[in-house]
Amino acid sequence: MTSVSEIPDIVIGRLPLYLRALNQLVSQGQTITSSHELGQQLGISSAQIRKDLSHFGEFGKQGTGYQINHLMAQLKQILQVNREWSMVVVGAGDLGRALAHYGGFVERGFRVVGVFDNDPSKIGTGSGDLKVRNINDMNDFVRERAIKIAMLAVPGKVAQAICDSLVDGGVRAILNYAPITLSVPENVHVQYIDPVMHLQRMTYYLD
Amino acid sequence: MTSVSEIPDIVIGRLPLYLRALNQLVSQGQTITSSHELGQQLGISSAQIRKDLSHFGEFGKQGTGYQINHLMAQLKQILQVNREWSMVVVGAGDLGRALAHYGGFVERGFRVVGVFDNDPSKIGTGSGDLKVRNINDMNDFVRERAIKIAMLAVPGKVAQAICDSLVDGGVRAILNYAPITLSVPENVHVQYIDPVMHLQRMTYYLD
DNA sequence: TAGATTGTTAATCGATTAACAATC
DNA sequence: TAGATTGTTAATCGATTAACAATC
Repeated sequence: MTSVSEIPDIVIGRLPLYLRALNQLVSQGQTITSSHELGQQLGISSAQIRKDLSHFGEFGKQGTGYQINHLMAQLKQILQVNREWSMVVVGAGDLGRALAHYGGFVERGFRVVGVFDNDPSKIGTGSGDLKVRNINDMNDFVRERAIKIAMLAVPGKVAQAICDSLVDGGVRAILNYAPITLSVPENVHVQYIDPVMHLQRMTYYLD
Repeated sequence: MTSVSEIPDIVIGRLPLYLRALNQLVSQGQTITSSHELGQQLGISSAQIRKDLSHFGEFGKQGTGYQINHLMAQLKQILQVNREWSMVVVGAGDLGRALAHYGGFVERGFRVVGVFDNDPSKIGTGSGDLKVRNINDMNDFVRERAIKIAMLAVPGKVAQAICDSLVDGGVRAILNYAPITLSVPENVHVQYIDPVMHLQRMTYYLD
């Protein structure tokens, strides 16, 4: 009966989309928008946007619309991204290194503070927070620093074992790039990024 | 009234998931499975799997289940991934290079045959198909080779312009890594991969 | 055969949309 | 004020699930 837990996951999933669209409007110099305009930009109905937002409060003004700054601040608070999150990257192959270097994370409040691998030829390469660490130190590292978010860029075969160790160390959110379904406790969240699945979804529609 | 166009997109989106799960079962040495087992592995109801498959035909046997090889072949045919697709990567930064080198694509029927950038210091680096080409040659390249799929790993500011050029050259499916909503004609498909959006969706659930 | 599992129908569930009073 | 847009209700739409006859 707690009101928070009743909000459909599909609604939560759209909030980051709204945030991104608002960002784009701000960068175009706008300060006010409407559910209609936002919907146009995203290919979503204005009614759906108003309905989604109404789960959390009243953020607009009749006749006027939404103050973009205000709405963004509210969405960030709801999603808990009005702060900086520390993350670790596991796997220092091409993908792991690209993730570690990707500037888009820190811009939007996510900082990579550790990179791990089990390959001795990789350990010690890089500099600063991105110097590759021994995977044997990973569990202690996330526990001591209370890190809650990890990105997995390792081969499928070892993904589950690494996942288990991360969860044991206190990690509660995993962004998984391995093409494998992970099994985790109920209070741990996993999101999957598998580019091949996106490609396969599109080839269906090609002649 | 064409039966193909009536299949919900949400169903198409689950087929690659089924394919991936079947792959995993094969690698464990299994040759037969059931909707129940598949559902267990994916966290989906067995009824949904049977319903989804029934849009395309009858692939199982009462009392027995599904011959994995047969079902995989059927799914690949439906998704049109029973062939090799050529793709281009646009953007040769960290992400673009990681995509170009990623072995998971060719393993699953997608081959990167061209990488493009506008930075003179990058053009000419790399070797073979992965030698970075001048972006000015991109439009001709995709047209001449009839390439239908592109992956976009460029800054948001230039993403739309590059997208337009790709579409003009005949590209019909775009996997977009830029955190920007692209506008494309109706017969062009876009899938978005924005890791930050996945992260933001998970932070909502963290304490 | 007895047990198991499919494909499909009908019922349920939940999400989206249309419409509008409230009001800026 | 007149016009515009919100937040919300009720209606519609579509997706998921339960159940079961068919049958391997």
